[in-house]
Amino acid sequence: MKKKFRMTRQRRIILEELRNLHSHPTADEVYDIVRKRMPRISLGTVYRNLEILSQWGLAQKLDLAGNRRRFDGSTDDHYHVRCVRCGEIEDVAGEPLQNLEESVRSSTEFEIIGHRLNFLGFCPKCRHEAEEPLVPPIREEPQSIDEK
Amino acid sequence: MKKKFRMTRQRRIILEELRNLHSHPTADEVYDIVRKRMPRISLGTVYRNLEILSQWGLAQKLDLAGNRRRFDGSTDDHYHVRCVRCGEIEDVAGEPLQNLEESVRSSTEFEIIGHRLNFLGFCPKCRHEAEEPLVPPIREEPQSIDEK
DNA sequence: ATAACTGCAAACGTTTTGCCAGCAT
DNA sequence: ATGCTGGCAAAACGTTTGCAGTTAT
Repeated sequence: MKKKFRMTRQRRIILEELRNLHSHPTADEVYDIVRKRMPRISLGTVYRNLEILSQWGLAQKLDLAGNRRRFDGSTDDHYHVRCVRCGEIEDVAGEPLQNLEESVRSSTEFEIIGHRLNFLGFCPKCRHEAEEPLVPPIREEPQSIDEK
Repeated sequence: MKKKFRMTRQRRIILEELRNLHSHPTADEVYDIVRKRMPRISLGTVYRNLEILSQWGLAQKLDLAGNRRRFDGSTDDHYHVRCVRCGEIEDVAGEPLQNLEESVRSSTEFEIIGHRLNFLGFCPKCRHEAEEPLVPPIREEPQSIDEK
């Protein structure tokens, strides 16, 4: 039995604001923005709707290592860079890779439907203050490594 | 002023177990396993050390949309598939893409140091029971969409 | 009438933290 | 003696959920 979803006022406004924003907001950043237009909306509603909009394909839940979920209102294929030091996200220009899926289909049981590509790096703010690369201490018992 | 990190017993055992495991465990899966060898280790220690090992480049914090952090003990370049329905992760075979970074360097202020590629799809268990693709309802006010 | 939805607050599970004792330097 | 670390427990945080009232079909 199917659920009939509706495009409610809250849902539409969340989507509009998400699209106007050219960033990659967390649920509560969206909440803060939407609240300017709908002061009584609740954070729970924002979570529920971001989830549903993502299922509809109208928004994307991003694949990121941090522990706050981030969303993206643009649905066309594009990739991201993430700063490994401060976590900042930005879009990267460039054509999506074609036929990547093909090359994996033969080697997995999964039914492949797409891909996500993130570049890693240092953002302009962090590139200067970045700690020097750390050399792995392999195996031996007590040993030490520098860090800031 | 720099911090001197040491390779402690806990840290080494966490790393060993992470490497033996050919999966993508959460912190508390690692905790359960390590506890068999060190019953008094604490979950906090596991979190702290997985974080540090990732900074060292001895482990990876994965880029995933779910809300539990997952780690990977293998440091050689490889990609993952994630089931969009149940969240299961698996490695995919195949050569890492070369020169991807080059193509982005010209168009971003970030200093690019690498990339992460995840394929999306349905795992064998989910591929049959997957709901049909949802058609986006664009813009118009009240409208409805089917879902399970 | 029924089913989907919202606001609210409480509940939940994950991750982080403060503290103190122990150990390596 | 100093400073990194681990265990423990509490706290913090992000996200989800139950409920009662509302709205669309």
